[in-house]
Amino acid sequence: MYKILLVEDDESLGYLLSEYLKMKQLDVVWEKNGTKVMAIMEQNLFDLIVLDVMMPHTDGFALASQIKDKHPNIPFIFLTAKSLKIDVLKGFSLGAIDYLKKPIDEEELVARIMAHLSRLEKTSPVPPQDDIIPIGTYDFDSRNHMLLHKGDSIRLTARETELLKHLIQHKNNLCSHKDILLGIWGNNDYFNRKSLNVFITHLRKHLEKDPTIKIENVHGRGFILKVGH
Amino acid sequence: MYKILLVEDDESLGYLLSEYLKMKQLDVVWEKNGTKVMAIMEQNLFDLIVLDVMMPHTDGFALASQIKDKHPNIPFIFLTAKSLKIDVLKGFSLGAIDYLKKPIDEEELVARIMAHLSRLEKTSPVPPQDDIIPIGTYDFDSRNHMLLHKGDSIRLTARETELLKHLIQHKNNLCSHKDILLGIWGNNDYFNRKSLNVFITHLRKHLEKDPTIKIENVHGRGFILKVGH
DNA sequence: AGTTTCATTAATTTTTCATTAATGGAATTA
DNA sequence: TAATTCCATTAATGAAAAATTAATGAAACT
Repeated sequence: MYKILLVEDDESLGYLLSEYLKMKQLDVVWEKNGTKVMAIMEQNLFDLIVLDVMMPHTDGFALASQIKDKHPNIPFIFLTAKSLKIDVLKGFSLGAIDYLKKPIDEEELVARIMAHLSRLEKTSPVPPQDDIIPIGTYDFDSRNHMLLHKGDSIRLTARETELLKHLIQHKNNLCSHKDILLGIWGNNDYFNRKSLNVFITHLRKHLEKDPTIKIENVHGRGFILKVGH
Repeated sequence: MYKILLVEDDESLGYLLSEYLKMKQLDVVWEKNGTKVMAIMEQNLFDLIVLDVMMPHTDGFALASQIKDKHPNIPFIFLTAKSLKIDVLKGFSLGAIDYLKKPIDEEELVARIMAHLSRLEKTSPVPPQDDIIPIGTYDFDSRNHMLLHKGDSIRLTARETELLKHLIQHKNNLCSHKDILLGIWGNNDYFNRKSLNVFITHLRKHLEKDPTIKIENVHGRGFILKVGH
């Protein structure tokens, strides 16, 4: 299920579009106020952003370049009444993947969004061939949600597996709360952060048989999986 | 260098577009006859196809689905005078990644093509940036909040890390109280200045194993991190 | 329906760390 | 050299963050 951020101040168009997109099984967050976008993006991981260029108090182009700075890999589409050629070109030069002129045809917008999303699946970083990864005296089999240790095997739950995978992928490097939560939970709020702590405890318990493996906390930042070489 | 197939029967538009695309360093093959397309594709590997829907003797939609059958991974863009909504939707349902209505603006088409092509490139995973800075016999790993010294590692707190980073960035140069406090604490008052002193002490303690590293005070001004060559 | 599994939420204890306080030493100036 | 301001250090404080254990409830099985 894809998650879309729709930034549109116009009540009726915004409502129409978000309903259309929801009909297509998309998870839509509709934000009317451009100034809140950066904050929302700290809390959520989106697959695509649809951005109205002309909004009160907000320059859509400026907002787009802010987004691009902080989240360079999230594609965005401009929506605008500005059909001046120079603006279209500006939109693309900012990195837009599409640019639609008002009046917007909802069905066409949805078709375009679906086209872009289906391309994501093809080009997205190849599903990493999950072999069995050795870690200390353990072997981690992420495909089968298992942790093997000297003959006996420990079953991991889905969350435990994802979290351990994330930590292993960044072995010996700090994984920020934010990245972990956005990557695994999809959003970053107070409760999920509590949940993360619980799973860290679980993983520590699972990994305690090899004392050279440690999941260390970096106060206020996140966690590091350290493995003695 | 990307290779583009342009299928367009109209002489003047075809010429214009192919010249524009060549100007962008693209390798363009311009074919006027839709019936020859499949044969050409046997001989060449294209990154993108631009396809006019309305051509004599050829139904662009039918051609597109033939292409898609044989080469499912090559993206294509429709060019057409048919601006009927039903046709636009048909275009996308056939798997088009874009659909432009005539009259075509060459620059916009080029911008859209470039946008699509640049998305192709974005497949590289994570740029593992190493920002470990050597300082004397230490190595400072600011990302992980660590100071490494001959095998063992010292964990730094958030403030310690920021302060050391600031000092290192201005190695051998005076860092004024004011700049440090404004840069790290955000404001420069009596109490934060006291705090700064405490952290300077912490850093001195952490760095004491290399006597060539000194954090010197400049009375009434600030601090200098001095590192023996 | 009954059971199991598991993510989430809650409640509690423990730890971490920036700040503040207190004290004595150093540099500067009169 | 006396007075004053500035710095260095150690320790105390308190708030926020993290760890742990337990409780809850929904979904997937039997």
